[in-house]
Amino acid sequence: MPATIRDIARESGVSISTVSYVLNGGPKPVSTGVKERVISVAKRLGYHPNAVARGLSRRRMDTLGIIYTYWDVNTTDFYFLSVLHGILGACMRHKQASTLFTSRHWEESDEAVPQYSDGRCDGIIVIGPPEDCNLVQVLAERKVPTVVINAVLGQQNVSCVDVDNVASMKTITGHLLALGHKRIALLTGEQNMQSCNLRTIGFNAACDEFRIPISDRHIVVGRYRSDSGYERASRLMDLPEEVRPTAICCTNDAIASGVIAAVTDRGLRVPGDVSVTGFDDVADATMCRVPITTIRQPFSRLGGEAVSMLLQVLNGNAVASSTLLPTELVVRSSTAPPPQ
Amino acid sequence: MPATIRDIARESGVSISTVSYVLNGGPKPVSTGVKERVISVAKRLGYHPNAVARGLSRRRMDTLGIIYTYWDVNTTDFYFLSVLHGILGACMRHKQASTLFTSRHWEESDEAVPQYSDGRCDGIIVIGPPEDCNLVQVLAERKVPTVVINAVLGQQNVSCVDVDNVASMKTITGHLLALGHKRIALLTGEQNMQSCNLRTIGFNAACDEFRIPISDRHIVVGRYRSDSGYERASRLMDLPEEVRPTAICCTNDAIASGVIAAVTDRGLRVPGDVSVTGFDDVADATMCRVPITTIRQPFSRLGGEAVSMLLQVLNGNAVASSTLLPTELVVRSSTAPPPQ
DNA sequence: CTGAAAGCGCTTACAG
DNA sequence: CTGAAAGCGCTTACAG
Repeated sequence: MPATIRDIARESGVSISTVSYVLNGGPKPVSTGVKERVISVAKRLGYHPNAVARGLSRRRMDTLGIIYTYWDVNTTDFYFLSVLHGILGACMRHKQASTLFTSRHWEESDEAVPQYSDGRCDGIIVIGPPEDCNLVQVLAERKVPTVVINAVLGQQNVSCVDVDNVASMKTITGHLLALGHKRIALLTGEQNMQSCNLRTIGFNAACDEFRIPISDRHIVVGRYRSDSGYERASRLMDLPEEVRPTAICCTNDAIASGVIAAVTDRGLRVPGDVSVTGFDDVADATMCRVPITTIRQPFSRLGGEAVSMLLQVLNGNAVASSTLLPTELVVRSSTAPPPQ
Repeated sequence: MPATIRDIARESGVSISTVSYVLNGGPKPVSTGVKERVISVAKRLGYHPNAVARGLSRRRMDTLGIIYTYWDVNTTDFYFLSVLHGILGACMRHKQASTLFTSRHWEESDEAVPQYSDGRCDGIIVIGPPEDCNLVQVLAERKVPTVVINAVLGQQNVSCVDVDNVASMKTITGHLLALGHKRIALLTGEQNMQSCNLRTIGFNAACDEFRIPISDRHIVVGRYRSDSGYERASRLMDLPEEVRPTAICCTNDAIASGVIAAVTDRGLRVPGDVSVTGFDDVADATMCRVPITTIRQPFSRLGGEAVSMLLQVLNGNAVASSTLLPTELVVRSSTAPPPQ
């Protein structure tokens, strides 16, 4: 049994109120003598406050809930994990604990909403919800302080943090176009992800600017996974050479790595025959078969912003708001001018 | 303000005790009529129990703490993340929430011990503590139910789960030896990690069995990181060809990926000139420049075992114990017979 | 079968 | 400056 505030009170001959005042530095002042006595007893007893009791009393656990959903148990999703890493760093700096809620699907996370607002967390960070899930809406209805990473929702009272997907995709597509590519494919992720749609808009905007006609753009919707990239790229590589794209723009690095595998497995070279770009910059550059030209997401800042926005709301210092963070184009070895 | 048990009691004209009995299905029986009334009122009020209040009363939060330490903010450590993923899956299955404690260094996590036992978690899972850290010892002294992943410590009352490092390393080294390699290097990780030492033992055991003399083994201690692998491999490649190793055995995949980069950057081929092996099987096979022959860690099972061992202890159904899980050799494209 | 009461360990108005 | 008391929302012996 760990020592309680009551033990300290008894041992030092004061009331538990006074012990509490000393330990919390308030709300009432305490004379130096008493203060010292209490502190020394607390130290002797190896006292440490019970966070649950304190939380019940204060209605504040200094804990942030993270809702993270993975599609497939066997796939480690590096985007989520990188964001998670950023959030944890920020929690550390802000002295917040974090509770992780995982479920296999977003529908499952939906049912678990009561859990998210059962008092153990003060607020919630949702990573990458799809547009057609109503988790965020339900959280908002329950008035659970919430911030969403990887989507900007119009939801009242919900904060959002994301990178500027349109501008980022325009930049990296522009990089390919500036290299001289004319036939260019876009492999997207799931269409119910806002990022997928925004990135497609950015891609098209860049093509329009470079006056690439629609028919020279192959847009293939799929999933944010390497196997999906592999499969789609294989089909593109089967096209006659004169219509085959010379560049493949992917909406994340996983897709891009699948594409690179598919292209090289057919005996074609990246970037000699086909240029490939990614998005996220999740994996070690050295880990890739061909180091990928990609868009670097500011994972620490994403986490940092999410945490501090949430704390602002929790402390009543701000209302919900949305922020778009800038990204950085990272040029590596998977892009080059088109053949000849 | 969410509804409380008191609101339900008032609305349904019974005492809060009765409400509690109904909601928990005990410990006392309740008549069907009352039961139905209470349940319908609870539903109408959108009631969900406050986990903090319940936790304080029950002294059980159904929450497992995970202590995870990363060395470098800018490096996402895939081993930790994979284990984490396994643990989270297991928590989900066992209806446990999880709280993540991160700190930059193990010394930091040491100071935070009071936090780990402040009531918010029922038990602790420590991922990959080095041998020279006393976190686990302190946890044991405080009688915090603890299970360690990635080390088998002799600590009383602490459970441990790990793979059989010696056997695994013997297997993968044996794979290289069976291919005919005679000059073979071992690049290890940090020497204060138990896994490093055990894997070295396994490596040596395999070499002894194949009668490879000590002088034909280059053992180079370093870090579990790709840059450390890159640097050490570069030096090995500078050796005169007749003493240069034809195979490099790495104690994790990150090191191996650095080695592959170093070897190919010098114009040598993997596995044509040098075979390379890893350990862990963390990254997508397709993500690597050369898909790595490695040892697959059973990440889900590691997490699953850790969680269920901890719950057994928490429920008083078992005492602390240790388990070694089997691994699997995964042969990919980074290994082949030595040149000529 | 139902309820009044004590208790989990803390915080914090309210008195003195 | 110090303390008695109520309260946070729940559980659970203890009576009836």
